Amino acid sequence: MIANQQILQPTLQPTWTPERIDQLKSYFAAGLSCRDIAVNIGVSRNAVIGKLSRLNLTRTSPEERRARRKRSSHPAQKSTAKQPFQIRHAVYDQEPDDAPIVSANHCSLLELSEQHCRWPISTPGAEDFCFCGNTPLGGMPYCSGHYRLAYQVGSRHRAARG
DNA sequence: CCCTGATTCGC
DNA sequence: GCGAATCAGG
Repeated sequence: MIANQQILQPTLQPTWTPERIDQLKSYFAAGLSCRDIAVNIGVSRNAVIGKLSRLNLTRTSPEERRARRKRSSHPAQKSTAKQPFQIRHAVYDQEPDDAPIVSANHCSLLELSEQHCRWPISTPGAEDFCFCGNTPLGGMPYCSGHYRLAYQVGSRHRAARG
């Protein structure tokens, strides 16, 4: 009689709690990428995208995507020949990644402007979460530190928040 | 080459 | 409903 289906944690919330959805919308409104939102909230990228799709918060219309898409019926799913997908090569020279980005001037979403870095600061409360607020680069919504994080140029690491 | 977005399917 | 897997494009 092993019928344990979801008897994992006693206090396991259904993932997308109102708090999380609030963050999701906030980050999405801030113009962050799905990967950024996912890493900030603490979920997978697909989870964010899936939730956005369910909430119909996708930037592109489903019809447009579908028009571009030509998925007929069965696109050779995970049945027989399964592709090795993208294998990430191991990094032998792991950088210390010492890039302490100091955000001394935090600002809220409403306070965001051209003079404030739009990097979200994830907080455990999520109610008073704010943004970096540093001086961004010329024409860039982020400061020099978060510029690298916002764009994947130079560094492949995207885990440092703050 | 890698990454991002969106859809589809299984649980 | 949620998330992994998958596909397609940049």
